[in-house]
Amino acid sequence: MADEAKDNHLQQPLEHTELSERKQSSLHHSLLGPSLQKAGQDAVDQSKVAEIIYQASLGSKFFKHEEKRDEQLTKKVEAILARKQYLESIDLSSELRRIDERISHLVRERDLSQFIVHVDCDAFYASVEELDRPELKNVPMAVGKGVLTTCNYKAREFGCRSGMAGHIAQKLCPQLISLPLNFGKYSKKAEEIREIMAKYDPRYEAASVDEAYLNITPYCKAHDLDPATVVSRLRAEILEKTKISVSAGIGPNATIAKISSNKNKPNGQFIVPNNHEAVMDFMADLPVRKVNGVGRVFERELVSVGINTCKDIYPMRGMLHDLFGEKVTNFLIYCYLGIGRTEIRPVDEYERKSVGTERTFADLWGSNRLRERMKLTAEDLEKDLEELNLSFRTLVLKVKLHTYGVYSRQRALHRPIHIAQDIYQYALPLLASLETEFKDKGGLKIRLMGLRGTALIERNKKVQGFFGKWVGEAGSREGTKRKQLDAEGWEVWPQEEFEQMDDHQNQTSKPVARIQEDGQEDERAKDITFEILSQGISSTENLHDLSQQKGKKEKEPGGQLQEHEQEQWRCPICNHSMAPDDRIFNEHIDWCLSREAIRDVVKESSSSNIQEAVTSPPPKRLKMMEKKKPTGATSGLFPLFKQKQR
DNA sequence: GCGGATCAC
DNA sequence: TATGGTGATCCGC
Repeated sequence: MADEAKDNHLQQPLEHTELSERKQSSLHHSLLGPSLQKAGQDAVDQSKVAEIIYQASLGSKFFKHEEKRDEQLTKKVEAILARKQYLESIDLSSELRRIDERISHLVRERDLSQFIVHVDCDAFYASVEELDRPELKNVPMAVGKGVLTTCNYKAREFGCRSGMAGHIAQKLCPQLISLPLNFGKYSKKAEEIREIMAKYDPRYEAASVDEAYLNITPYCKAHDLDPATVVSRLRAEILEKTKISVSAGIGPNATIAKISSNKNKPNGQFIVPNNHEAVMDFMADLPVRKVNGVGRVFERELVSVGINTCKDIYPMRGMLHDLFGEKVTNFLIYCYLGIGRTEIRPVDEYERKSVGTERTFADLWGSNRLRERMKLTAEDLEKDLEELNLSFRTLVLKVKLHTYGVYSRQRALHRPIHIAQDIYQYALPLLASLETEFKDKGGLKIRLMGLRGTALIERNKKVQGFFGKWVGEAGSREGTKRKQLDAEGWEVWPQEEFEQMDDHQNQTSKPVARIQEDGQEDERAKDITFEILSQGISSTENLHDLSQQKGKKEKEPGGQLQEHEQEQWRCPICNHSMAPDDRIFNEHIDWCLSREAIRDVVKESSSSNIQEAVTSPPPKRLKMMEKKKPTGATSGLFPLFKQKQR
């Protein structure tokens, strides 16, 4: 949650001591997690908390992974420092002129005419729970099992924070009461709050369940009130009507409003006046970590080159471009000047870019179980796509190994999909490729699997035919029912290839899709298809085993495959057998997927609009707002905390 | 376009 | 016993 978002620096400054001590110190810092130092933490001895977390984490796989990441980051930081040392020895005056010109331009052009407000509910989930059970107000309480989603201020006194592992929190605070999440309850409460905010700015921007941006400039003018008074009334009205206390920040742009809303939390507000000097003063002593977009990693890089607060950016301006690149330099200059976006707009004017689902579970391995899990994941994704009425054209499979390393494999499809069976089917080769890669690294043993669709397409979108006639619904559920098979469409495939494929299907008695005589494939047939694909597990199992043998073979000179000609790989899509060769196999998969793709397009279209169906332009999109923040400025882009209760 | 990494919440 | 889920963006290739 936003009100507890950022790290604290350890209270002890980093001494220049042994390397190992430095390393340990940065790891302590890293293990503190992504949220600290917000309200409620003042009385906490952070170094003591860090030590407890460190001790409790020691030896765990999670810890080992953090250690590895920390070492990587240390190397990166060393490279940056070396580069900095070099840059200090050369003439930067030309870059300085360039950037100073840019700075004065930005100052000239800056917009200080708007009053932007960031409203942030205090410990929102915990507060909502306390409304139902007031007795919890006086005891340390957290929401969320496994990992704390948020906790009340009593719990924060013990060092508990959002994002913290549940068992660590229990160690810090044995009497901690933790409640399960109840998203329905929080959304309902959030809606009450939004109704009130809408009165102050009907175009408010919900940044998450518990956060929103408002532009109260028109309201102030209309009622002849100053912004601080307006926000006081807004907060009072929210508290009175919803019994939820909120904090707010007011400033000339979203970035400053956001940072300000944390200044007097909980139940307070802070205003930065709309003039250049006030903004510069406000930013000057602000730790860079407080700025949206600067996370743990970037903070460490910045601190390593001597940038702790935003004013430290200025003396470094001449080498920022060389050290961090164009985007980051622009971002840092914005930080230094306190520039941010002033345009606030409703969330539904933003375009969704992806939809996905993922789940953590007990360590899982074995082709069979992995595929079972993937089928469930595909079904989850189908449900989400159904609610959103979307299809997608790029599929991403993500896994987290039991050792916490994350890997993903994606593929652009030749047609939009949204049905679980299709998702599963197209995900199979992605999974197979990961299994192959990890075969000689101890196998694919994972603790998380996820599927995500990108390149989204709205379903139920009419596709226009040659003569402006509406001819059907592209990608809709109805459309995928494959009502009609157009004979013309099949011509794109050389006849012999189909005969060949049919041969294999006959051999194995496992046709991937049973097309009936009249060209129809009903729902029952699709279910059969899905079952067959699940059975495909066994065929991919073969692939699994064979790839291991192939791995050995590749080391042999002249790696011909004749000795093991009896061993074949099977396509997880059509069950076609082929020589155990990477290139052949991959080419076949490509072919197989595109064959599916075009066949489906053909079937979904009437004969008159095959061309359009294949080359149909993407549906109209809402224009994306020009982003003022160059890095990671996703705040507000995708607000409605769409976590699902399962 | 793909894969890894970072970030917000 | 044992550290989340959803979504976005950027970089390097």
